Amino acid sequence: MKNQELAKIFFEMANYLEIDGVSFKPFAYRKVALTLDSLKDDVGEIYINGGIKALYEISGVGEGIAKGIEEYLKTGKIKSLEALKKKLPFKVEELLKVEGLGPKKIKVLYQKLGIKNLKDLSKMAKSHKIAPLFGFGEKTEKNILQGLEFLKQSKGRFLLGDIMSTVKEIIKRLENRKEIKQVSVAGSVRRQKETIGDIDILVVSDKPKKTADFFVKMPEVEKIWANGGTKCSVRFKEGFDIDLRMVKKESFGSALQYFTGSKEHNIATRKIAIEKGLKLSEYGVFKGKKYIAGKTEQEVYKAIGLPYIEPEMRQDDGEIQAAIEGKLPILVELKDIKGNLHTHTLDSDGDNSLEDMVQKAIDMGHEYIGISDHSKFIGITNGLDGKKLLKQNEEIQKLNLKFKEQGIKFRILHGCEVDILPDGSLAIEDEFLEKLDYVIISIHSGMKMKRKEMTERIVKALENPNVDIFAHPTGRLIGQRDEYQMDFDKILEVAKRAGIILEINSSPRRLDLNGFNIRQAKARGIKMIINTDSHQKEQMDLMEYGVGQARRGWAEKSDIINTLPIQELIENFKLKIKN
DNA sequence: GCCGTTTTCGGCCCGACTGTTTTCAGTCG
Repeated sequence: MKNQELAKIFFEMANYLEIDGVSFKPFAYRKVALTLDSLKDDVGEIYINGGIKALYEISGVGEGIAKGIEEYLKTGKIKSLEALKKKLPFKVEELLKVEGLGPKKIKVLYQKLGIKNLKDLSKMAKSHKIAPLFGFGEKTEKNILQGLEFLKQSKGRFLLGDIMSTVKEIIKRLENRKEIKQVSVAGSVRRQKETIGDIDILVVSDKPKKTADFFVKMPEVEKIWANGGTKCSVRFKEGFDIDLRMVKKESFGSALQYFTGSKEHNIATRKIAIEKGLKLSEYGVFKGKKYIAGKTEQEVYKAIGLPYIEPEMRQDDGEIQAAIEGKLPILVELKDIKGNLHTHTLDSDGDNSLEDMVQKAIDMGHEYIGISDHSKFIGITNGLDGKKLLKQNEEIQKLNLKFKEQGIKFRILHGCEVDILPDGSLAIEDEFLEKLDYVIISIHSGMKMKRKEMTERIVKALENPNVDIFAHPTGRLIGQRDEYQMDFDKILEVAKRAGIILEINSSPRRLDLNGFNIRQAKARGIKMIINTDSHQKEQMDLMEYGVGQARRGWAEKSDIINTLPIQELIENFKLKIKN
């Protein structure tokens, strides 16, 4: 798949052109890079099958870019980009990541001080060579040093799951203040993006000055970036930035729409407004100078002729078109979830007992839980073998019987997370698997296999008739490990044919399948399940992140099998309850 | 460089804050 490679190249191209002072072309290159990044079909194959003409069919591709794609596919590089790199021989991607540095400053730093990379930048800032430059100054130099330190410590982005408790806490504090009338989180947190650059919060306040004072003086604040009449920005000791925007009541909806983004979605909605002779900004929808809407997001979308679009879908990758055609999906919600089929107990590597896990599920209001401890296999200490599985089954049935006698409507299902061995066979014999309510398979070893072998390995496992669910199917760990090399289309095809349910793993560092994969699976009519893969009872609360990811993948209630009550779960799917 | 039920040429989203200036460019979202 050359799509991502090409996307990266066009992003790079856009950045170099911008620094070179070229206007508008960067916009075109960025647009096509975004399109390619989420394009389902392989550009390489499109070109092989239809030649250069077929490339024109891709949105944002015209003569110049089509030739660029062709050149890259044939030679592995693009001459015009190489020329730009020669002319501007510095690492634009890494320098742009420094807070406060943009194209113009980077160019000056190169021309005056020969700065080519982060190392040069750090050296020059530390020896105070930057402050005397025209247009720079003491504060700019200090900010560059802090920006460098931030990059070093955090690599710039945080997992959604790592910052969410802070977000909830701050929102609660703001809600409790008398002068504050409305509060909402915005930005990538609201869109449930898996990694977060910074946190955006929006408020309507009767006393903005008082609110700003409170905000910048919170005990966790390490540095104040900005403190203006409508915007405050601070760095928290935990390492991330939080922006607070204070807006007027009549602009809350338009501001929320605007600050929720994504940037691409905003550009698209503003264009739609222009087409209708309107202007959309964070202050509202305007006809000439006359304010038409802005109090709520619903009102804003309505004013520009669109139905409400859920934040998780706002990526400008088809949601606008779907909205225009009245084909927006009704996204699955956390409250639709009735159970969780991927959990671990003390019987393998979990931290809590079977009873504790069950109690937590009951407390959450779930109707059922599936216990799925690891199979015995190298790399996983304390896994179950066939015999131990049978023993665990007895305990589960005892508990189920107890619930029945006490009239408690709750059901424990018995499964197992069985390892897919390198040859595609499973770590537990079929005679034991047959006795389980359901079987989850997953990979925990041999993750660096070649694409062809890995695909064959997974296909073989999926074709085992005892298998129901394929867990964390791509194997990625966000910011740590890439997906397995495999033919994902082929996996989807086999999963569809074999009636396999694909997992959306809620663990914030996995979120696997991701939104893009989920859309692919949904398009093929494959059913999915949102599981937490809990190793502690508290981790069952991670379900909200899995649901968030499912929503990013346009999943509806009907796509997700653990929205079904227990009887329908049994009746409608391959999952057959054997006990 | 791309694109068009206002255009094959002339547009390409819009506004706030900071730090540098001395009226504004650069950056950010």
